[in-house]
Amino acid sequence: MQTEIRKRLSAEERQEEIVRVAIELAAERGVDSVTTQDMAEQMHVTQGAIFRHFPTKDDIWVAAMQWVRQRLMQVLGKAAAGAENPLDCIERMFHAHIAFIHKHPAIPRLLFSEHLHQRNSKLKQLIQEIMSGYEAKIAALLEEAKQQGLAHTDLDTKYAAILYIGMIQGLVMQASIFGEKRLLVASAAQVFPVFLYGIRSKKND
Amino acid sequence: MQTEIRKRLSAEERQEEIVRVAIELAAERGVDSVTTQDMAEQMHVTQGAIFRHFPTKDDIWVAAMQWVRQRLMQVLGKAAAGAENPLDCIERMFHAHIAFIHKHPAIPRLLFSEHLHQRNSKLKQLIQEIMSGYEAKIAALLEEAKQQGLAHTDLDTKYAAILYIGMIQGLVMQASIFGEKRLLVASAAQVFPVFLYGIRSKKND
DNA sequence: CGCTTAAGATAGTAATCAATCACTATCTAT
DNA sequence: ATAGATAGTGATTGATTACTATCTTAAGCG
Repeated sequence: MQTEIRKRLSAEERQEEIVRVAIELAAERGVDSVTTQDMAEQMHVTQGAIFRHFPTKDDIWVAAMQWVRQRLMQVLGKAAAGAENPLDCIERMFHAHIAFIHKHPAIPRLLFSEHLHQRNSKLKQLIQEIMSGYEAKIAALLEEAKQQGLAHTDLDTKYAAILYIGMIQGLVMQASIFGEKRLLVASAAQVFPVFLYGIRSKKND
Repeated sequence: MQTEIRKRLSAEERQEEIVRVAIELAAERGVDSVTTQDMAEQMHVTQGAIFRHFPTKDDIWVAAMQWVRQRLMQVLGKAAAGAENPLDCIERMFHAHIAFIHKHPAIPRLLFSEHLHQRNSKLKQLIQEIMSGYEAKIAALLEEAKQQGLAHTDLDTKYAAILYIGMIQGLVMQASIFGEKRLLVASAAQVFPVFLYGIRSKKND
């Protein structure tokens, strides 16, 4: 006689658990190879139960991405809080961002999932929003830095911001491809100064 | 009466066609959603016929990536040939690389395919080789530039090379996510100077 | 021409997976 | 206590898919 301890959760609790489990599994195996069956097994529930809480599987990934966004914004906000100046702010946000991705291996998986790059995907739209906002924020900080004489005057802030985001994405991709052979956090720490050097004002050096 | 014009190709020709068709379809729909059935239809052959020429579907993608590598190396070599100095060489290679990716939309799709990010994938190994070699080449050119006084003396050439590759990957990812809203070639042309500014020697400015 | 061989056709198989749905167990409010 | 609400079950379905065994026929060669 196997006494299955089955708890009956509220819809809200179960939804959160589904998202949490989906992210957990995606971190190990990649988004596209996580099935609803896998999720169900992980939380000791039947596969059909999943669809009481999400109309489609895709909606689970959208919810996962929303969770990531909410947490990322929190982390970036905290990092920005202690900054002394705009360039310091960017540097703190950069390292906080890298540390966050390092802590959540599901993020690269979400970024590289086919869903994201498909047409008309909700995920794609969500990422577009996140990236656009982020880019604008970085560009604004660079503009500030310029006005304070911290960045050189002929800096193209918009494309410097694109380079900033590209740097993060490139580092994440290389870490994903090289695996343990190239540590994300360590590489990031070495690459950032190269980026920063191209931004900084050279007058006072 | 349907007069099907069916030509019987040699194994070599058919293999090449399979790879070509696979790349074509991947460009439109993404690697992971291209089925062997799709390929077969595209070349007016039954699905089973594919497996006379490739033992597994994965091997088709490996062959596709090898084709890409071969072509990319050719393009980069040609770009490097006309360079006046190491920095100019990097710049020419950069634009040639971006143009090449722009010409072959399947490349981003290959980069973002789940296969690539899976454990022990042949594709992954292949990309690792390509990237390692590329990075070494860029680092060597930067080292040369340093010795010629074109790059500043405290440049960390290894991590500048990583930034260079990351810049390309980031630009590709952003172009993929933003679609037509952000043109790859145009963005790349604007971002490169920001990168270059951080590399160049400032003495003679 | 006739023979060989290899490309391709035909017709599968087994597995996977998202989604559905009728039904049941459990919780909650009255 | 009981009725309504709802989380979860269990079984199934239909579509998809990589891959295969066997048969057919076109191409190339002596």
